Amino acid sequence: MPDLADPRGAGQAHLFLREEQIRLAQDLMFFAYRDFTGAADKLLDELGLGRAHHRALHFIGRSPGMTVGDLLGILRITKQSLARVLSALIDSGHVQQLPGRNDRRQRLLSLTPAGLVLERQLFDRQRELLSLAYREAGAPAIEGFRRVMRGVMDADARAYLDQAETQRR
Amino acid sequence: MPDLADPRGAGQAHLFLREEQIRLAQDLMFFAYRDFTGAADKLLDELGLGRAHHRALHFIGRSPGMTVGDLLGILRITKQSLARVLSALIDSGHVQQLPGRNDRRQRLLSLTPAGLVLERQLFDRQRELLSLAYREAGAPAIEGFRRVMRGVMDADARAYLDQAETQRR
DNA sequence: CGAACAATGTCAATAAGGCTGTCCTATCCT
DNA sequence: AGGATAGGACAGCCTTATTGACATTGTTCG
Repeated sequence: MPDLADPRGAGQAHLFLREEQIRLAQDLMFFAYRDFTGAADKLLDELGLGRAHHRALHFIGRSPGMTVGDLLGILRITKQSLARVLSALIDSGHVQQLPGRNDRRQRLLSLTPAGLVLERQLFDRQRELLSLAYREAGAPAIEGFRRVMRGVMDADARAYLDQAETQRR
Repeated sequence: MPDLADPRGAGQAHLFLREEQIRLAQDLMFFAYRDFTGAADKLLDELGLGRAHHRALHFIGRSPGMTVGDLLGILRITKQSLARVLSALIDSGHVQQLPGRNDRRQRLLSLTPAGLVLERQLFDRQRELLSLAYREAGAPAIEGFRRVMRGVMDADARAYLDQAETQRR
């Protein structure tokens, strides 16, 4: 039923709903990302690290033995930006690099024991937040969340997720 | 049924599933946010603006007449950081400020006609991406997405969304 | 073998967008 | 009158990103 107080014509109602739904998604993306990343910030601050370090730790921990090039492709930052973050993590003893077995130009990245511990602490902060959200939302909602988020990312990212999942088996 | 090839004990299987699910969510957050915000970046670059400007445009357009303090509370950045972005948008003629009616200390923010046009162009880039994702995922998935994202954000953000929705009626 | 290409590292300079802290004005409220 | 509030302005700093040029080492292929 058209709302008479609505200044938009009835013919626009469907269009408006779609638009409002998408603007809501913009809001959701901003707030959820802000608070999700924020969950780990306090701990990072205490260690003098930033979000960039957390992202590197996360993806290295997720795919141990990945190359610098792999990580560049995931983070989509420049070599120089990554180099700064990576050398900080190597200096602090959280990440180690080993020469590649087949191709010795490569530096295969992995977390040290200290890196594993730190990554887990960071993970726990975000897990606490997300577990709560998952519990409130329920299993079907989680699957919907996953489907929409996958749809938003580009094909390369989806391919990475699929490949990483397969690899972990 | 426990997977015999799984090096983790059977007692860890459930815990591992939850953990893997949450690590997947970290991936999803990173890739979806990266590509969602990235959709507007090209246009922003051409205008010499950044993501911070887009965020301000978005929220001002969403709640015209909001105060500087309101916007600070949403973006959670400092007054000084916002001032830089805001004065750029005022100089470029995308945002205007009018003295508050009740409290003349306030500067009520709104988009100029040029600001409305720009915001819509930026919106359209993201809409294209999200519409596709929504269409692929389907209506129940969208509702699930919304529920999980709301659950991740803090109570203030949820309250803002509720209040903003009510206000728009 | 030698040339071309690839993976990575490094240097220098620059920009965006955050931060802190301090001080100021105008306005509101008691 | 005096304190609190909304906002603006200045100075300086940090992190994280950017570009471009160049070096090193290792691989591949004619």
